[in-house]
Amino acid sequence: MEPTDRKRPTIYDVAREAGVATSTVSRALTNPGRVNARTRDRVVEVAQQLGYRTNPLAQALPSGRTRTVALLVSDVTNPHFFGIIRGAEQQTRAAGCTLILADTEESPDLEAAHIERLSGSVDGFVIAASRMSDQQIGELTDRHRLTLISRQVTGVPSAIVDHEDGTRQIIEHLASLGHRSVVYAAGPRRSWLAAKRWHAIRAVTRKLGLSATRLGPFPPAVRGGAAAADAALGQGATAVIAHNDLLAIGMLRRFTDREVHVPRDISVVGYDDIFGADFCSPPLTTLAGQFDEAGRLAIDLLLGTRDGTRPPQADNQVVLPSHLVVRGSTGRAPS
Amino acid sequence: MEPTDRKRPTIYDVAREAGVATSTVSRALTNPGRVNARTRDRVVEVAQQLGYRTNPLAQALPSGRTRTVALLVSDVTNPHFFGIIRGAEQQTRAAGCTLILADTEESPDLEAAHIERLSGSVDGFVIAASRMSDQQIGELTDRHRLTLISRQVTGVPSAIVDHEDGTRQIIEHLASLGHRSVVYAAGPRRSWLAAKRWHAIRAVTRKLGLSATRLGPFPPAVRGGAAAADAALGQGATAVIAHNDLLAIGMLRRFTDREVHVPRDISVVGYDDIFGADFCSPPLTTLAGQFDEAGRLAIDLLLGTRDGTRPPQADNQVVLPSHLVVRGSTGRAPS
DNA sequence: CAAAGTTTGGCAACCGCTTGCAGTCGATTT
DNA sequence: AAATCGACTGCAAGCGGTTGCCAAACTTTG
Repeated sequence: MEPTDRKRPTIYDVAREAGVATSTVSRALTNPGRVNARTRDRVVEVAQQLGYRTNPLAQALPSGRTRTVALLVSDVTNPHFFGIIRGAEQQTRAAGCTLILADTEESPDLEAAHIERLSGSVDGFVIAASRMSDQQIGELTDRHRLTLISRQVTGVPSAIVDHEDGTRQIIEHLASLGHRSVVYAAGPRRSWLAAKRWHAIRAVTRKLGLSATRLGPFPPAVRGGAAAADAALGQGATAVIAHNDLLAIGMLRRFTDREVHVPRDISVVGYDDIFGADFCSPPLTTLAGQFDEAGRLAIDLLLGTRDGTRPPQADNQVVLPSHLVVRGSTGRAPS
Repeated sequence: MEPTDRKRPTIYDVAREAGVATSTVSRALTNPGRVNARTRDRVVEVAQQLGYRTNPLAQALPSGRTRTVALLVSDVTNPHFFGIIRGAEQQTRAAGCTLILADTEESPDLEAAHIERLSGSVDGFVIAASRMSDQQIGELTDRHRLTLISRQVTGVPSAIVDHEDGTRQIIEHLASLGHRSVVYAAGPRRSWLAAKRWHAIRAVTRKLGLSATRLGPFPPAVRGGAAAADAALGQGATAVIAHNDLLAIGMLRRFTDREVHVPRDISVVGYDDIFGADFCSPPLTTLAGQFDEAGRLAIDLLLGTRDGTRPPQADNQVVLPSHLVVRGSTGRAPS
């Protein structure tokens, strides 16, 4: 006894029962203005009573609209993406659509493969922290609806959390604590964010007369922290900005193991304010942003369902504000 | 200039180009044995060179197989589900299928609604930590393919992490540290796991001659920790077992705020060994299980793609082993 | 009251792929 | 050499909706 769906009623059943043509049923259900109110009511009632549910596949085939969108993230287990996933999920649901989740494992090829595979079964893609090149993304945009999170490419809609102003906040915070130089523990070579963050760090430090050094790249995960921490100590750093909170937390652990005291001996700052940043030891000073909002926005941009309350940005590239959350991992520079 | 997919080649294009009927193309591509090797090679070659990609929707419509499965989790932002999501994602991909992710927000109604909505666009459902009643689940099984994670219902395939043996490990650990009584900070009333865990705690404590008290229910999230911690202190507990790590971490924070020292004054144990359990303060003693494996297994069970290496369990209810990870949050009972 | 203009609703052709059925043709059996 | 048999492959009918086009019915207008 295979547990298969029983025969579900189709528009044919509804049409027969209501004494109209299938086209009328179809219109009554999807294009209410096109059919007489009385007929429509009857159709709707019959449909209701038969327990009719429109078959999304059959609907998608001729219309081409699948009411489904795909979200590609570079690592589903990275807490950074939780907010994004949740926001995207909520907004997708709110739009009456369905979310497909795919893990790209930090690989541009896998990103492309997923898009290729899903093309045709989704109306569009949201890519978070894409590892593809600007050119690749540009080419994809010609053939698919596409929006980006934490990445900007000319001509492609996107939602990012402000990294320039955020980095300024970080550096000023460190400068005010007396730090004269900072070390950046960089993320993956492919990472657009890593490049941007380093760029911003350089710009701000220069303006404030601090010096900046880049180390890495390191894998943006807790396991990358040990090497990053050791490298930072090797530099004699007093303050280190990690590419993200995972890396920062990994560094904190390494410092603890090596009996380097944070923040007395060295200050640590992360990006993203992920789950755990507030209860690691010491709690992490980090740049927070509304990533769930970024997820929601990316879906809105993709589906064209943005509410009018938000002023339209040029080129549909939305920049969300960020703010520094100061916790225990930063302190006065050692003298 | 709408960025829409260009006209993709169809089997008609391939058929014309290869000089065969569409049915032959279809068979050559999906049912290789049914067609002559030479013809097949030519079809495949033409398809390849035209860049033909089968349209999954059109394929699913007549066949009924969507090659898509849905994963329902009660809270996408709960790190506990990361492993499950990742495992399910991997295995789905390995089977050449696509994963749809839905958040049920701890609501049985939303679970049912999602299933209703997705029915027809997926081949089956995996429900993690379902909040539905046994009866509801039983009824759904009649109409849909369905497997469960962290939940057992007679006649429904499932993958769970051993809670009975795991709970025994927890209690024995506490007993060996001199604790004579334990408090269980319970999860949601609807949670099957919460009931099972309490049941196991009772059974084991009784056998070892300890006493056990249940408090709660508490929301299984960090924010539930404060109330749980206060309640535990009110009981004069020396050891508390939290429903899950989130709750445990929330309790740890509350104890810190109230200057109750863990583990000197009170020991805390969690379940799941989530991200963060190893770097909270103090690091959390918790019951670990292979949840990614549970995710993979649930997909295998659903799709019938289980490799033969694992001996078949009765009723397809797989129980994965669990093991206690002892960290800093448990210690000798105060005298 | 006829002519012209609106609605309504039915017909039928797809959307791209699967599959039961039947016809073709060379090979094997008797 | 005729009959039988398989292996292939093509035909065509769906799968469950959508939608352009057209005719019928109903309104409005002169």
